Amino acid sequence: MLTQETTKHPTLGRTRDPEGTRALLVENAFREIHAHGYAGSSLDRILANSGVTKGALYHHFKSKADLLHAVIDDAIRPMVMERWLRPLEESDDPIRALADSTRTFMGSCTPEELRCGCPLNNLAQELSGADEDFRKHLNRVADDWRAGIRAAFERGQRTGSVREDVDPAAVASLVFATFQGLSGSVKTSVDRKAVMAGLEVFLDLLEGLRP
Amino acid sequence: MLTQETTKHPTLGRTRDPEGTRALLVENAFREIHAHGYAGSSLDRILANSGVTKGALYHHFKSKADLLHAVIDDAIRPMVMERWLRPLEESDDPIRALADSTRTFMGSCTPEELRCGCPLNNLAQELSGADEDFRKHLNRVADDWRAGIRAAFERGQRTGSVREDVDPAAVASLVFATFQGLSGSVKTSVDRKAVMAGLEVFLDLLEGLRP
DNA sequence: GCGTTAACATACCGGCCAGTATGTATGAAG
DNA sequence: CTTCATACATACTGGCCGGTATGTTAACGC
Repeated sequence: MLTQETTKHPTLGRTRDPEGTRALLVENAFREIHAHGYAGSSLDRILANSGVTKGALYHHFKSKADLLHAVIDDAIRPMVMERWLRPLEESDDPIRALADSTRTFMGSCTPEELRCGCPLNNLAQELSGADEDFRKHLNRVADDWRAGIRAAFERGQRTGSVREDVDPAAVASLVFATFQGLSGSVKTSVDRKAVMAGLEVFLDLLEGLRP
Repeated sequence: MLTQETTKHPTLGRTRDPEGTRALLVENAFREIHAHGYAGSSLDRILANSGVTKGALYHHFKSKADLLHAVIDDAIRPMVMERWLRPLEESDDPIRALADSTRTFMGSCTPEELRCGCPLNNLAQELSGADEDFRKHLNRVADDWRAGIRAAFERGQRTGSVREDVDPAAVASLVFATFQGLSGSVKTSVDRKAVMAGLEVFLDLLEGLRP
């Protein structure tokens, strides 16, 4: 079973803090959903871990689906932007930036995180086939992710670190998909070494996109 | 909502056909789980679509989990072997074989299938973090898949279609992950063209592995 | 102080779910 | 013709689930 980490409300029940309560619920919902998936997640567990009750939840969110939408906007999207897009924006060499950020990420994050996989990918895979609203919302985040990679490669072309004849959009699509796939392999396979070797091959192949 | 295809028992209630009943349940369970995920699947719906009752189900399977294990063995594994490994085994040029089978696959399968994604990947992503037995079972299939790709590249090295200095295991890990990721993108993105472009870039990059 | 509203807490509901207990019919063995 | 295990069907259960109806309390305007 999973280690049930909990983020209790710092000022439990004393003062009123609607924004804090809402953020607390989103954070615990993110963890619950990340660990169990959307269908497998339980509002009761989220509430128990948060130390608030259903009244609070349904005061801030109108449904479980609404809560998930908030998780996507307030937890998943910022995480994607911070962890994956900012390093790309700060560099003029997208190939190198991708290599750096993936290697540091693979090395830095906990086995627990690795086992749970990419939150965006998990939800996209679980819900895209079943619910069109979720699919659209999650795909918006994925699109922004891809757009960030694409922009980085376009800048790379301008600064001379990427060949002129490559299609940045297509490369972005591939890079995104490959990273999702590799993160999924890590989750499934336990054999991190083999996946890392696959990643290195990919990074090597990307080197072929230089002038 | 999904189109609820049903496979009724041909000899409904007349003659006894334990193997047929079992196969029927596995087939409908596969469809249900493929469409809704494991947590989101319902035994009652599977039974309704199969035209049998709970007595039959729990005669052949001891639990929902047991049914999923049967689905993995009797539906998912054969599909992987038939669709993805056999074309590789029949060719001496793995790069060309991969290009051919992916292109024909992307072109041949229905929008419905595309939207539901890869059954193996779906389950692996959903369950690997939650249930160790499922993770192991699904990873066994994935390992065989990877092993098939690896064997094809080793044969390619022997027959001269692949460079000697590439690591077949690492390439297999990458190819598998990338295909899973691309199939996941198709599922999420609706924009098939963009994903296909990403696939073409990948196949182009693989050409770089030739002597 | 006094109403009013936002921010919760408590208690409860119907529904679906996996699972079970029990009944029944089939078909082969003897 | 009887025996008996297999192969189901029927009916039911307890539990968890998302959701709701209602109560309560804190802060704030006046």
